[in-house]
Amino acid sequence: MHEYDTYEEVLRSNGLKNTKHRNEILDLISKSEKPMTADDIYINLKKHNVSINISTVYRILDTLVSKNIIIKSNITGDSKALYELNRQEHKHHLICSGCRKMFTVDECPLEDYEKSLSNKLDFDITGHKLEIFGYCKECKNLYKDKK
Amino acid sequence: MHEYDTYEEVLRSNGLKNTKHRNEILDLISKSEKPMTADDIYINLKKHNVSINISTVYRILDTLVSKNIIIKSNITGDSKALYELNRQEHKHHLICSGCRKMFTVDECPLEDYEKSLSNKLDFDITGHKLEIFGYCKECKNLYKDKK
DNA sequence: TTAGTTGCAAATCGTTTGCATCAAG
DNA sequence: CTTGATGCAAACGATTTGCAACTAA
Repeated sequence: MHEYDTYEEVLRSNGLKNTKHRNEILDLISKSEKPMTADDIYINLKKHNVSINISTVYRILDTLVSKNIIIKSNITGDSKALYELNRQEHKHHLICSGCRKMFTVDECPLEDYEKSLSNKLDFDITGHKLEIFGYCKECKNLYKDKK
Repeated sequence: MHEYDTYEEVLRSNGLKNTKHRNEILDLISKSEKPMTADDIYINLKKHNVSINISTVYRILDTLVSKNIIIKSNITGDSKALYELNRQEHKHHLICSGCRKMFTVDECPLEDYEKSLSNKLDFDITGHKLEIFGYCKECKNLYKDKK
C-alpha cells in the first residue's frame, strides 16, 4: 500500500480535491505520534522546502476536521489548537505539568462507564477526550515541593 | 460560615491581597455550576453594576489559576478559555455536539485506573480532565442522519 | 509607605476572511 | 470550462502588556 494512494483515496472518498498541500499535511499528521499545532505543520513544511501559506494550512486543517479525517483539540491549555489524525484506536495522553511533555497511553478504561452513562442520561455518546495531568519521572522531584 | 470570610481566607492563605474584584470574581465562579469564560464573568459583573476592566478580569483569573484556586481549560473547542473553581470533589461534563450545551456528571471512574497508570509509568498524577461528547436527548434525533 | 492591584490603550498572537489567481476534475 | 483551492494582505477576537494612578497592608 503506497502512501500517496492512501491519502488520495482518503481525500477523494470525502469529495475533496487531491492537492499537493493536502497530501503533504495528511502525511505529516499521519506520521506524527503527537498532536501538532497549525504552526508546527507550517514550520515543518517550510523546513522541507514546501511553499505554503499559513492561511492555507488553517484552511486545509479546517476542511479535514469537517470531514472527520483529523481531530482538533486543545489539551495543553495554551492558546493554540492541536490537530491529530482521527485514528480508529484511540489513545490518551499524560501531560507533564513540569516540562509540558506529552506521554501516550493505549488503554482506555471508559467503555463500560460510557454505556451506563448513556443509558442513565439518554445521551448518545460519540466519543470522549481524557487528559491526565501530573509530573513525569524527571520532573516529579524538581517540582515536589511546589505542591 | 460567611462567604466573604471564606473568599478572604482563600486569598490571604495564598498570599494575595483581599480586593473587592477578587472577591466578586471568586463569588461568581463559586456559584456557577458550569465553567465560565472571562467574558461571561465580565458581562455578569457589569450587569451587577460592578465597574471593572476586562484586562483586570484576565489578570485576576491568571492569578487564581497560578495559585490553583481555579482551573483553566478549553472544553467546548472554541477559542475562549473556560474557568472553574478547583473543587475537591470533581465533576465531568458531557458536551452535546448538537446544541453545545454542557451536562454535568458526578461519578468519576478513573481512580483505580490512575493508580495503575501511575505505577506503571512512574508518573506522579495530580489530576485529569475527562470530557464526553455526543448528542443530548433533544438533539440526538435531529442529528442522527448527519453521522 | 510600599508592594501589589487596577484601568486604559495599545500591542500581540492565533486564526479567519475577501478577493484575485490558479489548478484539479 | 467550472468549481474548488491557494496566496496575500487585511481583519478579527481573545488575551496580554506597559505605564501611570491607586489601594490594601
